[in-house]
Amino acid sequence: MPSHDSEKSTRQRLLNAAGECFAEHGFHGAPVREISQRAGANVAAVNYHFGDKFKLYEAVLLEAINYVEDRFSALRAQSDTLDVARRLHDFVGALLMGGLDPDRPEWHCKLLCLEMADPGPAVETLFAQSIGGRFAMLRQIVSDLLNPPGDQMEITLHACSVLGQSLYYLQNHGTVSKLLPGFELDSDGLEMLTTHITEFSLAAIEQRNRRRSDG
Amino acid sequence: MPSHDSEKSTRQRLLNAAGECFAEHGFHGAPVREISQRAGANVAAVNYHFGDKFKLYEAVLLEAINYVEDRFSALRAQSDTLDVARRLHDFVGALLMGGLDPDRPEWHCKLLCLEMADPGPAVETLFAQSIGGRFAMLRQIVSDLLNPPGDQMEITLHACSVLGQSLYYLQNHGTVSKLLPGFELDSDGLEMLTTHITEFSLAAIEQRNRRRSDG
DNA sequence: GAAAAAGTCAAACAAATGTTTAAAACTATT
DNA sequence: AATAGTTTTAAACATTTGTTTGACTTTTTC
Repeated sequence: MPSHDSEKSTRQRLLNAAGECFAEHGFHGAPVREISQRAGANVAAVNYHFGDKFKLYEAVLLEAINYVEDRFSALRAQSDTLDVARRLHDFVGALLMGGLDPDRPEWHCKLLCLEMADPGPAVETLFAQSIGGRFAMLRQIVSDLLNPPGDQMEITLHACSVLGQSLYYLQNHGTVSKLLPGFELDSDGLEMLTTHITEFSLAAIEQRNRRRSDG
Repeated sequence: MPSHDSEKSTRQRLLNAAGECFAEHGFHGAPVREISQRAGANVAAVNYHFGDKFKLYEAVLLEAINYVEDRFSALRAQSDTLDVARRLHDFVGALLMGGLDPDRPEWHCKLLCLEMADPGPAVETLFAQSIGGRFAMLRQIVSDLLNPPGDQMEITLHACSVLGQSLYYLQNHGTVSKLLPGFELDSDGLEMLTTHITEFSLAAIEQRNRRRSDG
């Protein structure tokens, strides 16, 4: 059943439908005909509104990226008023929530994960900037947590450890749900995940700090 | 330039070429014609040797999976003689090495990662079994490490934390190398990664054990 | 309300796709 | 050397692909 959303503009309906299709079957596996049909539009609509299929893909990707960026810029604003541990917690929470926000179209996360696993030509300008900014933010938090200060490499490794734990649930969402039946990702389970990752990482860093200071 | 490998059988050359193509452009993005051409074979060769394109894809996936499985079964054998910390180290090492072994065709890892991010119909029987076995192995290690024993959920969460840190470098290999220029993954850098992830995780668990015992 | 611009539509286009066919070339067995 | 089985090949097959066209309708602008 096509999800007409008859109220929104054709352009917007195309973006939504394309997002779903691309997320499900990838760029090559999603025919323009199926996209336009699911959007309740004519086949020619894609070329009329976006030029060609690839430009549509770029537009879809851009929409998903911008959606995430808002959440993190809000986080960046209040970063000065909170203690470091809390900032880490919020960062991980934003990361997980950003992929599993129920208000958010499901295809956003899956599409970004696909593009992450196989960075296509669309990534270079858009993606790198967005990811790079967030990674710098995480590095700052980790750097503040390392009490006998760590060098660049140590900061990077610890940041990757936090990032890896968080991204795991997003990137392997499909595999995880098959591996751990009954592992629901509602807002409660999501909070539990966030606190686990935060506590796990804080514990690792505290232990490291102790060893570095009192041998 | 096609990589003829004129010595090997046509069937084997097709498997290799298909692996490369599927890893680069995905299942839908890799035309049968390009595969057979890169293998130095006729277009009909695919259908003759494998039935159809999808069966070829399954065969390619199976080859990549079996390659990994050998490494872990060797690991399973010596698991009783070593202390727990060492078992964790070896497990993480096998996981990372499994994706970055220079002797291994490059497409193995990328293809498995793609299938991980977007589990297609080919996964059900093959993939689940392989992944499931390894995850159980990791759960056993974690369970042995948690001193005041943890419940099922706690074991799972800790196992996911170890797995997430490791998988991160495999699944985001493309993004990481763009994000961290000069972050080489030769056998030295690989050993460094392994020890970092192991120490990070052990530290987190030790800290947790301490808090649980002398709260 | 007429002219112009923007949007939509069914139909058709050329190119690419996976697959099949039937003849040719090769390999092994007798 | 003749036969039977296997493999390779070029050509053709029917669909599906992304894109374009030109007529039609709707919306905007003056």
